[in-house]
Amino acid sequence: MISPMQKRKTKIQMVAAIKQAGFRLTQQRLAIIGFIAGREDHPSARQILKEIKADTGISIATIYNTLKTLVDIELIKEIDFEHGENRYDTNLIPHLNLVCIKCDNIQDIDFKLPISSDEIKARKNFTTTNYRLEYMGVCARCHHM
Amino acid sequence: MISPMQKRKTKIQMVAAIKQAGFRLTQQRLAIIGFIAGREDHPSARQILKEIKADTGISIATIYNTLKTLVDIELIKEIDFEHGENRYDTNLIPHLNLVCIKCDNIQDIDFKLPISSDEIKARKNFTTTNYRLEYMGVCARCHHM
DNA sequence: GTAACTGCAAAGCTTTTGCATGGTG
DNA sequence: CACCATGCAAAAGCTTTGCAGTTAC
Repeated sequence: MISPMQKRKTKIQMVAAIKQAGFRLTQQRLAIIGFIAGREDHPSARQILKEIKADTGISIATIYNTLKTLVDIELIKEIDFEHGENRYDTNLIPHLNLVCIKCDNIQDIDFKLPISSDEIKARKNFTTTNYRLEYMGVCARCHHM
Repeated sequence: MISPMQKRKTKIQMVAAIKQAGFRLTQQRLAIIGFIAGREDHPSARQILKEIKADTGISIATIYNTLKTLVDIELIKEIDFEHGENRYDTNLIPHLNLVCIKCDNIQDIDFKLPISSDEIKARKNFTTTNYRLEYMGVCARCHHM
């Protein structure tokens, strides 16, 4: 779970995973998958709502429900955003999120995990199931403003 | 800011820093400092309220205000807790938080930063001002339950 | 004395929930 | 056609805010 092999799931893979997990393939779930699959930005539930509401008349509750389902079956990751809405990340490989405190943009940097979960297990008897690694600061674009 | 030299500020140092920053030394602020200085756990605003309310009659708004002030003058760090109350950390040296998903306990592990802020500046022109590094999982105590 | 701080309660914001309705397999 | 999922609105939970009263300097 902490080291999936593939960086991002495709829309087709997400559809298959939902069916395989025993969930129904509703129009709303399809719309959300269609919007989010392959994205490199990190949209919030409300952003997704705004973008796909015209097509589907979808509600915010359904967006949250579906995103939670996608997180549960490990197709996306949730980023608990400080003082704001959560964001959703399609990059499943452990990476560092660079969070701009001015424009709220999030970009990724690939890197080696600082400590392996095995080492933490050995040192603290702590079983790692998830991670969250962020540097906050000012992004390149916002330096000029 | 990302590499302070001293791990934890003492109560005396906190008092001095508050005065030096031009803030008043109210009884409420003293009580919060007295409670939090030197702690190695990671209390929430409500926990602090519960512990010191009897002595001071302090309100939750003042706790939040004061904690924000202490974060601003870099005497403590705020941990934006997923699906719950924020937690406050007196350890100012960059470290990894191990967050137990069963008992909500947070412990620290010291380690080397995965990427230096200089390297991020060079690679992405991103100016780092803060960081947040967490592994989530099950702690030693909760394995037996 | 006066500007900063506190306490209270209400508001704000994101996310969750309950329940009647609707659609998928 | 049974059951899961949706939509709506209200609730829940944490944090902030406005304002009148208080206190540190």
